[in-house]
Amino acid sequence: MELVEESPYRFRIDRHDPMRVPGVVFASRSLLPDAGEDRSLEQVANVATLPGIVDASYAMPDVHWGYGFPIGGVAATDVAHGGVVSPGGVGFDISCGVRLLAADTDRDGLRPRLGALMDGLGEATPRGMGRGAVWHLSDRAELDAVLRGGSRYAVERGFGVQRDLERCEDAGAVGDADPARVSERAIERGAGQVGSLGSGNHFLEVQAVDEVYDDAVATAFGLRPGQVCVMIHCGSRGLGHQICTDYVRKMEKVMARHGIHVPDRQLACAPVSSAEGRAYLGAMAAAANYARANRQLLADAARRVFARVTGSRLDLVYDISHNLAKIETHDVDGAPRALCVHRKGATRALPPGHDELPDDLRGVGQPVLIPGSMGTGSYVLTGVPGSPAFASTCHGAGRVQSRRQAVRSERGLDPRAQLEEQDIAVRGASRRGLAEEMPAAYKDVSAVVAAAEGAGLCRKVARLVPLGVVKG
DNA sequence: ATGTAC
Repeated sequence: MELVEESPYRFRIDRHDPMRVPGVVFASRSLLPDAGEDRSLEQVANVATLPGIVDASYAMPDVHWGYGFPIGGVAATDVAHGGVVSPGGVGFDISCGVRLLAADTDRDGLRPRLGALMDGLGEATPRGMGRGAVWHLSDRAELDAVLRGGSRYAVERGFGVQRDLERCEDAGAVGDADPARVSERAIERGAGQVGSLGSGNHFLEVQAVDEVYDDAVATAFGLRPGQVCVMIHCGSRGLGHQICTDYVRKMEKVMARHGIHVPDRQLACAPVSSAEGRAYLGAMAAAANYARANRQLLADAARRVFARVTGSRLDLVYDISHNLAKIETHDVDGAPRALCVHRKGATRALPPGHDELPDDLRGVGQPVLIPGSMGTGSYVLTGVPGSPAFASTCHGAGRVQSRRQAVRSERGLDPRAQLEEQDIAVRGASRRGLAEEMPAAYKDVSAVVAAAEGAGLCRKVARLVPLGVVKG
């Protein structure tokens, strides 16, 4: 794959048939994927062949290999000109995302109670493959309410406060959710998992604000140096996974009928305006709301533990997804167009002044929440005016080792002991699960964030360091 | 990521 260096943080893959647009990779040279081990840049070029794609097929600095589309990929298609939607452009964990809450206590004050707090959070956070949840919904009507209402429904039921919704993307629920487009099997898988963390790279962490890069913006976000925070990273569990599986199969079958040919079967897609495209978007929106309700319930459980153990309150900073497709209006060649923006392992980053921001954030921009690899630190960023890639930035550190490789390189070592040596308390977490998520398996999140900032995709606001982690 | 394969 030939890359042309356009600027220190921007590389181009020139358009060649059957690409419709070029590929653009935002990264430093050292962050570029190793072509021998990771074929994600070929995936960037493959995505550029999709019908209706505009501008370019973009990759963020944390890009790595994924199903069809790369993880860390952004692609927008023109709805009115045959633009497609692809489940692989969203990913299996639909609306996987991050929620950050800020405590009214500082790390030094928390220290004597950290062990008890972590014990409480470990007990209160359902986690792991399959297994329990805060809610078990046997009633289809109630699950439909979750699929339509997201965080809003959880708050209506008393699991949160009204202010939470002002600090959620889309005020807590995306419109156009269509539970009737969700299969019975997906419903069955989701019914017992509302309010559960899952496994893999999902986590709940107690963190502290270690460094602030922009005082005014951090203050507007409700963050100050030394402050204790809770970060929750999770998604739509088996429900989103099943929806992705269902619609990849459906679209594989009808693609040819729509006259669509793609270089990789995993790019299965359908026009946004087709019956299949609309059905997927309706089901995807339902999964997006499920994921938001999931994070709302876990946040409520964490609040109760915080109040009991520390007497401290937790205020929502923001809740943002990094696996989603959205119909958004963007200028293309100087004219506004309705685009289907796929962000897979990429985070929306609205600039100051954007009308979708709540009043108290409109002057500073959207909080962008970047979970680092386990035990290394996370970032809070904000959007910048005039950024490329449809107001998107990175989503995390980005894997460099497969799960299998990561387990192999941890053989003979004790991942839990390594974390505890760094004064990071661990609750839950299987040995294998920890080994898969050790920092050696990931890029350096600080380098990823520096490249994203250097590329003009976002701006750094604060860095958070972990004090304790709950994992599946 | 995921009842780590229907």
